[in-house]
Amino acid sequence: MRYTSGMTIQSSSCPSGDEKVQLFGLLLETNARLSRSLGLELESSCDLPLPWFDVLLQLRRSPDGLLKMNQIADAIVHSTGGTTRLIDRLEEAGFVERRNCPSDRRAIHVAITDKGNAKLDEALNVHLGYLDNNLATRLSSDERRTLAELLAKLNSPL
Amino acid sequence: MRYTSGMTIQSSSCPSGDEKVQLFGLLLETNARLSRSLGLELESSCDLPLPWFDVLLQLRRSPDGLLKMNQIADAIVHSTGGTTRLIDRLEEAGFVERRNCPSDRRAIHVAITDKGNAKLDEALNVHLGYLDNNLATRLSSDERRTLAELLAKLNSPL
DNA sequence: CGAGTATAGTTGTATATGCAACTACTTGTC
DNA sequence: GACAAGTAGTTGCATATACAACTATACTCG
Repeated sequence: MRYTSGMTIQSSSCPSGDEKVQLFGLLLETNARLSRSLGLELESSCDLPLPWFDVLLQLRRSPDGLLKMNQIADAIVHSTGGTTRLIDRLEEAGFVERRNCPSDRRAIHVAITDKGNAKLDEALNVHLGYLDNNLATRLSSDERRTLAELLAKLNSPL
Repeated sequence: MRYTSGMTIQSSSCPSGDEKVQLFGLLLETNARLSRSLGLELESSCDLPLPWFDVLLQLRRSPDGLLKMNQIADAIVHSTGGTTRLIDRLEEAGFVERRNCPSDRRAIHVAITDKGNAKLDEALNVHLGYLDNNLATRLSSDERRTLAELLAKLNSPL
């Protein structure tokens, strides 16, 4: 009563067990779990969706708290269309505002507002607590540094 | 814009520059870029969405190529509702099939079909090529092992 | 300068996903 | 054995996002 193609796994010839495939899967899974749990925590504690937090964080890190739409889209790894809508919502909520770019009339500057900064502070507090509970408990400071180096390599262009 | 170790932060007292916050951001960003590029490649080469690939891979890795709905939901980190719909689509495409679970009439067994196995083989081929281009070029075998260990720790319960 | 190409952002549309409510079954307790 | 509580999966609904087509502006090269 089993008509799966009798292929059983764990054989070394089966590429689903390939070391790189496993590593990649682990990366996706780890990330998915962490994003989800952080997202839930931010949403329940601060009423702030994770992508909103991400945008606000990118803005704060940028010089002048200001980025162009396409820079945001790239930084948060969304499509430009998706970013337009996301910024619409953030603007509607009063956390950011669009401004014309004086040097390029096609471009839009997105700036974080005072309200956005306040919300971000609140969320960062929650985030720091989250990291203490979930990151610092699992990885030592040395391990975290190593992980950061490896991820930076992995994320680097070619 | 990428996170790099030398990135300037607005103020040293600003927690957006906290080492853990940066690491976490790097993890999310790296993952988002990789998922997106792998997803595009799988979709264009094999016409297989990344979540479908993920399900098929989980099934192949499981004993008997068979998992219950909630095991799939957990493995791929989706909600159970989302998983129901995802499996609907996979079943419709003929890559998996639902079977009754003999020991628990609430549960559903999801089994990979021959067609699903064939598609997975095809996709794994693409995936292996992808990993050669994107993983092996950036991280040595040692580094990959280290990364896998760190991610496993990070992903571990408690 | 003007035509052609490239770039920034928005919008229409389709779809995938999450959440909460629901049904059906199982397990534990008295 | 029956009732309460827990668990597996599905469904209605809302929403976030991607993709592709589109508009408007900037750049380039004859």
